[in-house]
Amino acid sequence: MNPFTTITHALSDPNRLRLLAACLDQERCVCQLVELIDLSNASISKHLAVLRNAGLLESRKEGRWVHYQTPPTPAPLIDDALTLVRQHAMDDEQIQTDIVKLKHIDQIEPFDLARMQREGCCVQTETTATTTTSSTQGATI
Amino acid sequence: MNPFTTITHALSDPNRLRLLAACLDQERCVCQLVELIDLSNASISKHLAVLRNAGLLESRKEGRWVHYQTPPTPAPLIDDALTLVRQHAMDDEQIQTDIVKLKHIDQIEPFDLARMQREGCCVQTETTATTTTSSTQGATI
DNA sequence: ATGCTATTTTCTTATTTAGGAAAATGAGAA
DNA sequence: TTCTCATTTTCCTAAATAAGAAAATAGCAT
Repeated sequence: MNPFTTITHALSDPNRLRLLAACLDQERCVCQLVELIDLSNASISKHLAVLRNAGLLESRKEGRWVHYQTPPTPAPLIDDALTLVRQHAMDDEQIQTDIVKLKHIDQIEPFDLARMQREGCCVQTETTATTTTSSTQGATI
Repeated sequence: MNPFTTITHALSDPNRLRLLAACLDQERCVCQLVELIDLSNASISKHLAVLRNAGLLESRKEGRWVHYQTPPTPAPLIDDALTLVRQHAMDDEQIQTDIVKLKHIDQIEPFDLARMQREGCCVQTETTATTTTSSTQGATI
């Protein structure tokens, strides 16, 4: 496949588009994306790999965590594809819901988020989540 | 699927991209596209249907022939997707080869082209193809 | 080193998709 | 009407893909 169809193919899956939208100009840890989308971490990881191989995302390792983000200085084709996403994919209902949910997820440190996922505990949306780096209360999104 | 992923999915197949590129701002009869791409007419037809359902192509029936073309006044999303194609898909090697081949196919009337395809005859590229509406000489592309 | 854990890879299954052959459709020609 | 034929649809098969479970990897902590 040529670069163009590699990119359009990467953009052609709704869940991949949600992942890309979540990482537009903003670093996201895998555990945040697992929290956002109801798929196994294996599936999330594979979707992220497709986006990375297409050049739409870059990854950065920080300790045990891996962060994904759109490239800061993308090649022309990538840049224009991302512009298309910004201008025409963001008004999707599911993605708008994701944006709201991400604001809540942002309140939680990756450390706490990972522990919650491990312990099968949900995340509280509300004021109680005061983002102390190791807050022990559960939370719900 | 939402409009965005419907469009990117339509663009994610190399053969579909070739068909779309061939119909960019120019009407093409199905028999011309069958001549261009080495697929069965059934497959060509199905790919064209995907592109049409995505809004990337419109079709017009003229007698027994059906002509496909990009919409003259596309919606914003379609317009921007087509711009992406024009700017980043046309330099593909296969599509460049197609453009050259299309210049030869353009020399032949759909009537003659269909007869050649029916009779399993090839099309001559050269000066002999003087485009008399019912020239009887074969031609090779 | 040993254990723990976030992420990726492998393996397998279910679904989707591309493709051709052949039947069906629709429109001009006789 | 009846025939012809360009295109589409249906039916079927083979390949590609998405998904989860479980094993493998990689990196911090002890």
